[in-house]
Amino acid sequence: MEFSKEINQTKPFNNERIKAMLNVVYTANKQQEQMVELLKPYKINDQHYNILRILKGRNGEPATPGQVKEVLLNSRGDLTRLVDKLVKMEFVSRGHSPHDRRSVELLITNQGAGILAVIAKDFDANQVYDFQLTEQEAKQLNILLDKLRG
Amino acid sequence: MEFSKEINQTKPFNNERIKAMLNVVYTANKQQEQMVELLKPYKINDQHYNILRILKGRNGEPATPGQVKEVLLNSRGDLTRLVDKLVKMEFVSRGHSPHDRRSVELLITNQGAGILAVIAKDFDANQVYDFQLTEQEAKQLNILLDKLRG
DNA sequence: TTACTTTATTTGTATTTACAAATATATAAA
DNA sequence: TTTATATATTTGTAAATACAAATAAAGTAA
Repeated sequence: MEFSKEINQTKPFNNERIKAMLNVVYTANKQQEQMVELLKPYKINDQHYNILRILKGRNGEPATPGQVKEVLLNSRGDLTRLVDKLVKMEFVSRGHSPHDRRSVELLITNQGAGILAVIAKDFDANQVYDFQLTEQEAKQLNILLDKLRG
Repeated sequence: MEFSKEINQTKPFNNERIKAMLNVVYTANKQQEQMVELLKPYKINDQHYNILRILKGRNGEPATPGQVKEVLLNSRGDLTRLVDKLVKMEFVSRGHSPHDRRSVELLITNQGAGILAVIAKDFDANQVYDFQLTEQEAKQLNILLDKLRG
C-alpha cells in the first residue's frame, strides 16, 4: 500500500525526500515487527537473531563482542547482556582469546546453528523475505538508499 | 557509502532483495541515531519528538493517545508514559473528552510548539533532512519501498 | 434495568536498554 | 621498571519498554 495511506496522512508531504526518509523508517519498523513476532516462540528477539547470524557467518572462526557490535545493523541493547542470554540458552559459547586476555571469543554452538535453521524455515513459510521486487528494482533501491545516506 | 562497505560485509549477499531490506533497516537506524543524538539536549527522544509533531499537525484540534499511536511511524514505548513526560515538561496538555469520558485529549502547548521550532532550526543546521536525492529519485525510492512492503 | 461486550487508557511488573563508571589487560613512554 | 594511555568488556543503576491485567466508560441485547 502507498505509504501516506498506510499512516493515514491526509495532507501531502513537504517534499518527496522527507517522505522517503519517513517511508524508510516505517518500512524498517514493519520488518522488525514481523521478525520480532515470529521470533517470539524461540524466546529471542531480533538482536539475538542478528548476533547468531553474524556468528554463523564466521564459519567456525570466533568473533569478539566488539566485532559483532561493529557489524550489527542496529545497536539497541548491550552486547554483554544480549550474549549472556544466548550463552544461557546454549546457542553461543564464550571463551577467552589466547592472544589478548581482554578479548572474549564468541562461537555459535551446534544448538545455535540448529535453531537458526529452524527459524529460516519459519521465516520462509511466513514469507519474511518475499519482497515484491525484481532483482533490478532491488538493485535500484540499494543505490537510492546509499545515496540517501550521503 | 555503499552499504556492504559500511557494514564491512566481505562476501556478497544472496540477492539484491535481501540486501535491500537490510539496507532499509540500516538506513533507518542511522537516521534514528542522528535524531536521538540531536534531541538529547532537549531531554526528549525521537518518540517524544514524533508525538509533538503529530500534535502540532492537528492545528489546534486535540488528538487521543489512540489516534497518536496509530499514526506513529514506530511504536516503541508506551503512549501513556511517553506523554506523561511531555506533560511534565509542559509541552503537551492532557484533558478529557466531553463526548467520551474514556478518551483523553492531547494538545500541544505553546511551549511545545516553541521547542519544535527550535528543534527544526537545529535539524536544519545539522542537515538532518539534507538528503542527496533529487525529487525524482526520492519519488522512485518511495515507489520501491511501497512495493517492497507488498 | 441488568448483564455482556467492546473500547480507551492506565497500571504493575519483569525485562531491556542507555550510559557512566569500573575492571582488567595491553601498549607505549620515560 | 614505573607510569600513563588505550582498548575490550563488564557492571551498576536509572530510565524506558513490553506485555498482561486492571480500570473505567460506552454500547448492545435481553
